Amino acid sequence: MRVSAYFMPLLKENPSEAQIVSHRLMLRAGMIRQVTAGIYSWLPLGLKVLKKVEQIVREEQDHSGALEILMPTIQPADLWRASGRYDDYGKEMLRITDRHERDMLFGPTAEEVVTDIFRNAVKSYKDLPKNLYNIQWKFRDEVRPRFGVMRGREFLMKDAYSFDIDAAAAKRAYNKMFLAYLRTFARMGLKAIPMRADTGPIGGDLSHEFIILADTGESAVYCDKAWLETDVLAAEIDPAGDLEPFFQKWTSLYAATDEMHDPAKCPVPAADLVTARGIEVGHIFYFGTKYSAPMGAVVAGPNGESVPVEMGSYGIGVSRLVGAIIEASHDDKGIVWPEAVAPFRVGLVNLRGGDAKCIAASDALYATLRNAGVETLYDDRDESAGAKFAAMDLVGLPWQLVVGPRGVAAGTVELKNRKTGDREEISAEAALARLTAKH
RNA sequence: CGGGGCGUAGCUCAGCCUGGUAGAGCGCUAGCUUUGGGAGCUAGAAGCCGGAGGUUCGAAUCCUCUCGCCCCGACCA
Repeated sequence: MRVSAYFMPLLKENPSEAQIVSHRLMLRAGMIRQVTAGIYSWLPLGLKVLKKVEQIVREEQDHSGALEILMPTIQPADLWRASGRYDDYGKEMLRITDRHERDMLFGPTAEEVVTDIFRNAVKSYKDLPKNLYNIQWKFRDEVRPRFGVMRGREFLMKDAYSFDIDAAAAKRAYNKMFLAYLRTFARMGLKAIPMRADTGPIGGDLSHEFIILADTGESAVYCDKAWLETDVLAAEIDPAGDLEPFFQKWTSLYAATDEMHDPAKCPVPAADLVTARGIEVGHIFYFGTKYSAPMGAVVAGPNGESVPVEMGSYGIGVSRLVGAIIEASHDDKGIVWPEAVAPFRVGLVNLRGGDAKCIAASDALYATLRNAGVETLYDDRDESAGAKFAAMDLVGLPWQLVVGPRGVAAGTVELKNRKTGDREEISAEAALARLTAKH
């Protein structure tokens, strides 16, 4: 993509309303614009990242055996009356009345809708287990939205719902999601640590929060420092196999949120305990028959008896992750995108937008990169060199390929790694070989 | 939901206390000169001073009401 043809309104100064770094950088890099409190439009650059995050989430859900569906944003109040949550949910639920005076709502979550789908379609234990997920916009009318997309009122969430015949099967479903979550966040370059959590208003008896470490995180967390050296992607895991040993392994290391942590009872010696800030990016629950019983989601068991299904729900804040990734990966110049979610892999910079030789060399590199399928943002504007460097650092693409008069004369380009800052003056061929290599 | 702050040009802000023709920097447009880390000069365009009432000869400025946004706390993917 040529910058001259793109829509990427950069801001030189920090907008006054943005206080935390991810919010500032998302606004400055032209990823989002606020429409009203807690509600954002996603501009091309931001949308590209959002879709990459979404796709990784989708791939890992599919890999675990979950099935994608799409449920509506607007739901009828009657379903929530049936589960008993319509009155309980309070003002966080945005309530709407349609033209027929029917009570509707903008869904903050979808347990009721998915349970309704399930109960109407599944009648036998032979059709279990099932796990249905969707990636859809949710709305929670937070009293105080803040931190940009990290805590918006409208947000994109992946929510999955498992249905099983008994508690043992439900635990297997829980384990699948548990491991899928570890893989999902690791693929995005994040260190996400599962922490035993309160089940809160959703209820039930087993729950984990997935928290990534970032200096600007909203809550204090404590964990065994061994967590920082673990590589969850290294383990080859068959999601259809027995996952309990993996679950045991990954939950044996100490990790706790502020409210669950008791220094007096902490089993980890102080020297091995990491105290950090964290951002919650996922939350999984096993809650048994909390919804299936009141909503009549029952199946025939092996002996013909009616059994309410055992359920769990599993959420990932997809739009929040975009902000969280920036919180975890930035420097004083701007964003430092992990390769897997970077909006473009390479930023091609022509330092002399008005110079024929530089234009020819840059155009040729751009064409080669495009033909090789390398996502490239090509800054072809006639701006000063400093302005282009600053813009490219702000946007934070993993690689910068710089074409200037010096290099054109010498037959070289400069390849810069955004994360390390390392620069090399190498031939265009060598640079292309590097950028088109498998990664 | 308690406490606080702020609404003036696209962005960051001054002006308000003490009422008297609406300002700066950046950005934008045009031209010239520049060109390896947010260039310089010249000329321009750009505002219902968040909105509504009021006080006054006169309101960005004083008063009342209202809307919006942000921050701290309690709550949350």
